Formats: sequence, C-alpha cells, structure tokens
Amino acid sequence: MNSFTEENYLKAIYNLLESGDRKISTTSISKRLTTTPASVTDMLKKLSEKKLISYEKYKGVSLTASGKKVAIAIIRKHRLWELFLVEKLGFKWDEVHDMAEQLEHIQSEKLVEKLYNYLGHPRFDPHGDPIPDENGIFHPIETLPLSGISKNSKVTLTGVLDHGTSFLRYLSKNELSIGQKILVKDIQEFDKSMTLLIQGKNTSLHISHDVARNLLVLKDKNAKS
Amino acid sequence: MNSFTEENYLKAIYNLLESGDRKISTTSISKRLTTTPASVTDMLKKLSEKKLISYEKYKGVSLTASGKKVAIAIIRKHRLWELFLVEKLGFKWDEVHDMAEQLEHIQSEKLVEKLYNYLGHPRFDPHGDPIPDENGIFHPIETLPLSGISKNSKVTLTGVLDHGTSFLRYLSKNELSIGQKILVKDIQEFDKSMTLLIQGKNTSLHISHDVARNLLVLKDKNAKS
DNA sequence: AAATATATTTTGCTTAGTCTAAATTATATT
DNA sequence: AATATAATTTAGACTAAGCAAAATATATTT
Repeated sequence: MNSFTEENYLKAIYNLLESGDRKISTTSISKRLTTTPASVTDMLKKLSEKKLISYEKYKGVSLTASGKKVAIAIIRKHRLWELFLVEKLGFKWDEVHDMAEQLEHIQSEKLVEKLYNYLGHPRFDPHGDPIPDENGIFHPIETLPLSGISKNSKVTLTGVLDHGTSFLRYLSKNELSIGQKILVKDIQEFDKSMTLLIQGKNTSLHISHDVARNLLVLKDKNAKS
Repeated sequence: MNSFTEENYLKAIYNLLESGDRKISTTSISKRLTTTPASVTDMLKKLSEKKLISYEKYKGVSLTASGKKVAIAIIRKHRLWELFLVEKLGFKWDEVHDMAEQLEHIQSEKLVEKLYNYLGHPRFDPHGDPIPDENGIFHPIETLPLSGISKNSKVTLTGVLDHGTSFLRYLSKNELSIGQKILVKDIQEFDKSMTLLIQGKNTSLHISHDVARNLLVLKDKNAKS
C-alpha cells in the first residue's frame, strides 16, 4: 500500500490544509516534517504519480479525494489509539502522542473496526479532537476559544488547541480536564487574564490570556451570554 | 535503535536457534524471511558489527546475549499483543498473527508494561506459547504432544505446535481450545488416530495422528498413566 | 521595469535493504 | 585425493528516502 513515510506526508498535508489555505507550500511541509524542501519535492512527485495529491510545480499542493481519504483514515487511527492508551491503559494525555504516531500506521481495517467497538464508538479523543467516523466524516461541535467568552458565562471544556506536552502538563497540574463545567468569574482588562470557577471545586483558578486562547469550550445552553 | 528489519532478523534467528542447533545457516534464515541468501549475508555483517549476533564467515551464526535480549523482547511484545487482540478485541486465534507482526515493533517500554498489567500478567498467549516475563525469562510448562499419550489418560490442552491458519481453523471448527480437559478414549493401532472425549461435551471426537502430534498437553496429576 | 530576495526544483551523492549473477569456500561423492 | 555439488559471499545494480549545493522560478522592493 502506502509507506509510513507517504502516510506521514499525507497527514502533514491534511493538517496544513486544515489550518488555513487551499494550497500549501513545499517549505511548510518541510518544516512540519523536519525534512528539507528538496526531499519534499521528491515526495510530492511520487504522491502526485499515485494521484494522492494534486501538484503543479511551484504552485503548491492540495489533496485529491483519495489522498484525503487516506489522511483521514490515519487521523482516525491515531485518535482511536490515543483514546485506547488513555482510557484503557491508563496513560496521561501528555504521554500518548509518540506511541499513537507509531500505532496509526498499523494496517488492518478489521483492527480499527474492533478497536472502535471496544472503545464504545467514541466521538472525541483525549484532547477533545473529533474522531472521524467509519466513512471519514467528522462530527465536530461548535467550540470557541475560552478567550472569546464573556464574564459570567458558563461553559464546558471540550478540547485544547495546543497539544504540546508542557501545555497539557500545565492543565493536569491545575486539574483542568475535558468535560469540566467552568464559570468565567472575572476578566482582567489590562492583560485579559481570567479567573475561573470550576464546578465541583471550591477554589478559583487564575489563567493567562495565552492559556485561555488554547482552551476550547462549548457555551452552556442555559447560560448568560 | 534497531530497524524493523533488524528486529525481524533477530527474531528469525532466535526462532531457528530454538528449534535445534547451536549455529544456524544463512540459507535457513533466507528461507524463513523469504529473502535471498545474499541479502542475509549483508545483514549478518551489520548485526555482527552491532554485536547482536556472533558470526564468522561460512560458519553460521548465533545470538549474543544482547541480541537474544532484543529477540526475546520482540517475542514478548508479539505474544502480549496477540493476547490483547484475542482477549480484549475478540479476534479469533487464527486471525491475529499478521497484526501482531506489526505491533511487535512498536517502541515503548512503558507501553509494554501497561499492556502487561492490563492483561493481568499473563503467562501464555492464545496459542499456549509462554510469554517471557519482564526480565526475558520464560516459564514454560512440561507439555507433551498428545500423540505420545496413552489410552485412558486424562490431559489438559495447553498449546499447539503448528500455528498455521488451516490447523487453527480445524481446531475451532471442532471446538477444541486451550484449557480443555481431554480423555484419550481410544487409539487405533493401524494409523495411530485417536478418539477423544472432551470434558463438558457428550460427543466424542476422532483425530488423526498428524493432528495429535500438533497438540500440546499437560498430564493430569490424578490421571491413570 | 529592473534588481534583489525568497521559494522551489534539479542534480548528484548517501544509506538501508534488496536482488541477480559471478566467484569463492565448504561439503559430499566417487 | 579429486571432483562435483551445494552453500556462502562478493560485486554491482536498484528503490525509497534523505541531504547539500546549484539552478531556476516567483515575489518583493526600489
């Protein structure tokens, strides 16, 4: 089928396309994968041959339907394995990325199916990212960065933007986790930092604007705007 | 660390050493891995450089202590993953080999440890093969081929020699599985075929000598010899 | 519009693993 | 002991993926 390397390129291209433009550049891919632009050009030719990307010299690349399908399948596997590692094996959410990076390349349709059943048809991974369904369809929810939420709103923490270890560790340390109900108690005008009240806790938590920007939340239906 | 390919060579060499001689040949490895002897020679040089095997031109190879350690670690992972696939995901024992062949190369000490805990510190895989412990020690049990058991003996089915799909399917079809108590009701003199009585079933099962040779059993303590 | 800077591709070389064909060494047979 | 056969290694070539340096295309300034 496709090699690990090809799969990694497709995933990188998919992710880059997600966060912005309709066509992406050679250098952006090289940065993402920490390779050189020259290597990327080589691979783009190959993926183009295989009709997985549409590519015109000097014009940037995008995914074809079949390339997109492959990329999504890998993301699906990545997120399912991450959830497995956290839910079943008891890993912390900042530990699972590298393992999932390997596990996502295991080839077996049936394995994915069984894993999906075993995990109870989950819709989100441990970081709150949506897991595409069997047909590669995402069912996202309408989340907003906490930084855009106004004072006295009640929200639910549904995900994070930054997936880095240090950010995730920060959240763990402050006992912030997906699913929690949060009340925005106060917002400082000068630095936009926030004071939060977490449901079920009696202490309040103070977070910077930078942290708030990286927390994704869902507004409660019965909340004040 | 070591590449997938290197790991596969080490595993192959380990298995070949298990089933016989103290030194094994280039061709035997090439057959096992379905490559050419020339490729094997190249790899042997490399593994020798890395002190994973001891190799003298034209004289055959064996594993060094560190090579053996690597090989056993892979076998451990292979068997743990096989058990996971069968026990947790509900695969049949004839379906899991190819997946385990991939999963055994996932690198993460911690993952193996967690998986081992999750499975409840198992000692045998779905085929009855022993799973080496954390230190690479096997704790085998004294099994015999069913073909060597005499009439009226009571035994427990603990494993199989042939791991091929067709043999495993044959066993499934006849509802033979690891752990079952078996009484050898009769042995035909002319073809050494056997009539078995499986505990908990009321029909008897007739098997060929060939099948009996590939079934590993443990004699019951309180059995007639 | 020309000059410069930046991005991209081409060229040529590297490593890992594989193969075929040829050469060499070991083993078996007369 | 001589020869034939089999096993093993060497030599040279191929593919996948990568990199550095050179060449070319595109973008930005002036």
